[in-house]
Amino acid sequence: MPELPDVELTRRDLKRWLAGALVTAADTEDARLSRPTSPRAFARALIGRTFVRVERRGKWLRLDLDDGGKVFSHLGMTGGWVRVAIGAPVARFERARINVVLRGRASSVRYVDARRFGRLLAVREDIADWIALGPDPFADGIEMSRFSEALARKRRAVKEIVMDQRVFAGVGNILATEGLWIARIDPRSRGNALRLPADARAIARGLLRAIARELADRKRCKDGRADSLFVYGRTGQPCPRCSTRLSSVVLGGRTTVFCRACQVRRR
DNA sequence: CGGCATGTTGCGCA
DNA sequence: TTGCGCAACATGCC
Repeated sequence: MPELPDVELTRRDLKRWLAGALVTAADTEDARLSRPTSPRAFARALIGRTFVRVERRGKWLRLDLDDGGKVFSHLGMTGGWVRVAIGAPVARFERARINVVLRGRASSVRYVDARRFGRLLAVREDIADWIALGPDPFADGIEMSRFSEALARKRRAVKEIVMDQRVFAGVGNILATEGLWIARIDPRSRGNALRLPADARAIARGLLRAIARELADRKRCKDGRADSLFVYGRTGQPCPRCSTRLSSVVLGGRTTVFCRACQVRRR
């Protein structure tokens, strides 16, 4: 499910389903999901309240309640929200449910998450994870001087820098891999070895294009990844640009696909 | 059966 | 104090 584009589409769904809706029932029995708060706190905070808006920063969602309460949702690796009829059977991997009434119509909004790496918290204040997030490239755009400085300052691989949620909120393994391929920059290049600001600009453009492309693609085919990715998951296949066999390395513990021939490595 | 997975966190060590 | 590498989390799927 979850990188910036998926989470943005989820935000739009939740906004349609929940903004202005009154909560009639709320449940989760999954303590893992709601840590460090409790499942009981979740129900108590929601029932009788009305959602006023649905925000997103990076991969985090925040649902604001009319009494100032906030519900934070992170989809982890396999999380997602679905809407079903009230009384519909428990969805596969269902971990939480919120029943609502919106403009006289009742529905049930459910959180599903096979691996349970996601989070679902009902709190009164913004959580530290949310506050620590850097700019969201889709919502806020990319401030070039800031990005360029962040790159120049670090000697880690550019792929790891770009995936740091304090640098860009919402960029994950797929977007970083695709964005760097579009930018023609080798993901192993160290930040402080890049040619700035030219490389920073190329990477920023690459990331924005990767986000726009994923967004359009995911909108088209709701489930299952359409085959729109240039290189992610295609190790050994020909590079779509120059036909060289795509390579892969592990950076920051994550598989990274790239083209040795047309992505330039700065040293 | 083995290996891999879109994310985050915490630990040990340099 | 900072940074890095890696295992762990829990489960599905190929």
